[in-house]
Amino acid sequence: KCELVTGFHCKRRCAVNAEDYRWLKPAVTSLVRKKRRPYSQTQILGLESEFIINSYLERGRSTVLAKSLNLTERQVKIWFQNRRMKEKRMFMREKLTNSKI
Amino acid sequence: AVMILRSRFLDARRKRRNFSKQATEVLNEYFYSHLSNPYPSEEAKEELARKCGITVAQVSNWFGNKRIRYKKNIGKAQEEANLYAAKTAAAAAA
DNA sequence: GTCATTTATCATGC
DNA sequence: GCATGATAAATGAC
Repeated sequence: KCELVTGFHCKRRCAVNAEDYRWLKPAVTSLVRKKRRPYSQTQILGLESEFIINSYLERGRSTVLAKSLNLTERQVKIWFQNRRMKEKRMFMREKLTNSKI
Repeated sequence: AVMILRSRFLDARRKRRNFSKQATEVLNEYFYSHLSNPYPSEEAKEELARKCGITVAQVSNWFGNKRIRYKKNIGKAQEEANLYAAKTAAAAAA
C-alpha cells in the first residue's frame, strides 16, 4: 500500500508494491511537502554545539532549542536524526579510506 | 573542533570528480533497462559499484540524482533513453 | 529510534 | 554557463 498511498519508494521495504513507472508520477507528498530551507549559521552552530554534548536529545531539550533557534520541535528532532546519519557516514568513509591505504 | 569536522566533511564535494565514461555507461544502461522501476537492490548497487569502481553510496547518489533529473526533463532525455534502449536491444539480439 | 528516499542547494568540472 | 556529484532539509516505511 505504501507507495500507492504516499508515492514514496522504498525498494527494500516495499518491493512487493513496486508498480511499473509509478515512480514517474509526482509523489502525493510532494504537493504538500515543505520546501527545503537551508538553516542559518547561527542555527547550525546552536544545533552542532548541542550535538557535541550528546547526539541524542534529552527530554524537553528540543523545546528549548527550538525556541532559541527559531525552529520547530519537529525540525530540531529531524535535524538530530539526520545529523546522526551524517556522523555514521563520516565514520564509514573514514574507515573505508583507511582500509584502502 | 566543530568546524574541523565540518570542513573535513565538506571536502567531499569540494573534491568532487566526474565518473569515468565507462562508469556512466554502466549506470545508464542499468537505469534505462530498468526504467519501469529504477531502484537497484542493495546487492545490485554493490555489483554496480564494483563494475564502476565507485562506492555504493556513490551509486545511490547517482540514481537519486538521475531519477529526479530524468523526471524533470521527461522528453528532453528521450534521446538518451532511446539510445540505451537500442543498445540493450542490440545486446539481447546478439 | 534507523534509514532509504525526495527535493533543493551547494561546489566543482569543463 | 550549465552538467554533475555530494550534501542539507524533509518525508515516509518499519
